[in-house]
Amino acid sequence: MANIREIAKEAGVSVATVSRVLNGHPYVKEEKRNAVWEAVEKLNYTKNINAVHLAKGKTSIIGVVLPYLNHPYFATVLEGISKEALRHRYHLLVFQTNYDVEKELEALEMMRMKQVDGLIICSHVADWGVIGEYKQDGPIVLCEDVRDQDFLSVYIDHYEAFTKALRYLIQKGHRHIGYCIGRTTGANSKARQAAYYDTLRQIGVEPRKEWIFDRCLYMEDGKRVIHEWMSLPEKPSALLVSSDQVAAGIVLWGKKEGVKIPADLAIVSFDNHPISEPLQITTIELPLALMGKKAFRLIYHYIETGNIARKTEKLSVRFIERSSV
Amino acid sequence: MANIREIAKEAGVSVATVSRVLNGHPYVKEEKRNAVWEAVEKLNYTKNINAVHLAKGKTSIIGVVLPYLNHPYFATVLEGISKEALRHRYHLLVFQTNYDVEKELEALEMMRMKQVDGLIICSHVADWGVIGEYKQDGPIVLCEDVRDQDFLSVYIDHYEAFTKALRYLIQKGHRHIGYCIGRTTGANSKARQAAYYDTLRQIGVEPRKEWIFDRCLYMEDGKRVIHEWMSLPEKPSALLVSSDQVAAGIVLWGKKEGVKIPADLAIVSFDNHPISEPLQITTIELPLALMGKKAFRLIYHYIETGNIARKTEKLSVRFIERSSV
DNA sequence: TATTGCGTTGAAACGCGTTTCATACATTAT
DNA sequence: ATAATGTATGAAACGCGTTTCAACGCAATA
Repeated sequence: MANIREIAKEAGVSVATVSRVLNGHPYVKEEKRNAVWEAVEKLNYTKNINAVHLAKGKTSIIGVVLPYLNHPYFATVLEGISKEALRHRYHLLVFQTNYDVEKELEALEMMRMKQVDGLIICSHVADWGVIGEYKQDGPIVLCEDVRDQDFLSVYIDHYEAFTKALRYLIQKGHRHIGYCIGRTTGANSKARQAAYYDTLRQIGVEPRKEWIFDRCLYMEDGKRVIHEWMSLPEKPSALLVSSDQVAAGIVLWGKKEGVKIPADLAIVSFDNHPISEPLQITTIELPLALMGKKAFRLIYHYIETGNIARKTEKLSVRFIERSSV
Repeated sequence: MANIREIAKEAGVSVATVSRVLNGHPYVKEEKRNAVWEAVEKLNYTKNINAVHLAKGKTSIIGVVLPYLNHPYFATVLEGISKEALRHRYHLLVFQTNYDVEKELEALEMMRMKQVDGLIICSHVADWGVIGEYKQDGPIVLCEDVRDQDFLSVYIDHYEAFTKALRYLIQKGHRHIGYCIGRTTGANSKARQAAYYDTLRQIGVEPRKEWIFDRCLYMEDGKRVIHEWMSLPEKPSALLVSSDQVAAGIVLWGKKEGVKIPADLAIVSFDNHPISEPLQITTIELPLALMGKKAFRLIYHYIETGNIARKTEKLSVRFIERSSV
């Protein structure tokens, strides 16, 4: 495969001139410009982008760290990042971690090795301290509420959203409220947990551990939840559900078991995924694609200008009242 | 940032020795090995992976070309690819195309520029001829039935699957059968179309254009379809639906409109996505994650060994009978 | 003793595009 | 006419890890 020096020889110019032509720089005579393009054509030349990356010290690739790819939450965030990256001619390297710290560290190492110019972390398990050590190697944007930490972030205030949903349920007369969560660790989950404990305590209700359903990610988990719920000696009358997928599972499988929504069990969930509409699930819309888009913009702005326009951005949610409460 | 020459100086050895140590090659005295690691530690050295890519002429990155990231079909294929890539310490660069030829070409160009070692194309719009020109630049694996073309591929025989589903409907007494499709172009879609026309002709039924619903990808499209279906003067009694998402939309929105499944409208769809189970949708399970996994293996085997073990692989589907027919 | 061979090492070439710096000529301003 | 700008172009350095090749030492075989 031809390289830039062969092109220079063929076109009778220097490699510097070839580089100028290839990159559209000014100060090249029309004839030389043509000669270069002809040589490129004739020798069927293409740049070796790895040489470009090495020479420039950057790759125009952003790494995206997320646990799962086939989960609507992360797929939507990723889509948001991707669309914006496309607009700016950036590429995306995906690091699917399955919440394995090793994989997260690998992504961070990749930034250190200059494989990627920056990292968007959608969700993680590694300690802040560990992640923080890599800030010197490139920009890191978190899609989580990290206000107390020194990181760039775009986030949804899950404490607020969860509190809002809880108050709504309380106002509707519910006192026995449980919730479903994807995992117990993680900033978002902890914020939700805190909102749950704080709000229930405020109304003088003691939170119950058996009303908290962990590892709720997919629709199938909703099936598990409703069955567990049915077997409870004392049942909560309302459930706050981590995602519409899980809520749909609860509603659909509940229906098969004769559970009446909202009479037997009221549901408020999150996302406003298309499935929530026909099922009439009251949900809190999360701007996931927007979060991805903004995360990219944050990192892009930093890379291109070298300074930080805004450090964190809080996105607002939208309450969509339907008839599952 | 320190480079390998500085490490060599610090450790009092040559760069070749440093490289040997870093890559775990044999024939280095224990003491030199230690000296190198100490220097690495002391200078906080990390490889510049772009230099590695340039020197080696490969990146251990596979490009994945797909139209959408937040669609269960592609997200699942991608997850399958990703899991297998992870096992082999390969990385994935995603090219979301939105079915834009330009973006597909960009992915192909990226392989030519050695950004990626190979390409897995999950779905595409570019001509075979155009894609074929890039075969010299690296392995390309298609996740479509391309038996008549000279490409590596892992595919689901949609003609067979569609025919199977049609025969099932016919055997159940249906004569007026329509279908939903993601798009009209593309190998998979054409195979389905051919199966539709062939099978209906075999039983002497004239296919009707107004019973073919195009652009069916997401759940919302199911809403559109059921409304269009209701407004038809002559309605098909059965619908073959491109995906469980769309089928779920049809079933759920149909229910709101009082459409009885299967009395008014029978449904057979594809994927066996978790949602099809509680909705009791008869579906044909597509091994999407497996397809991704096998696609990666094909490309991986070619890259590592330089020869082709098998050119194409057909994956079998599983018919799951429920009560939507 | 001579020869073969394996372990160990380093110099140098290689992969390849970008960018800086110096140089040379053509203009425009003074 | 002279200084000051601007246009045009190439040599060489730079980014940095990998790999080949020659060479040296020492042990084992002939």
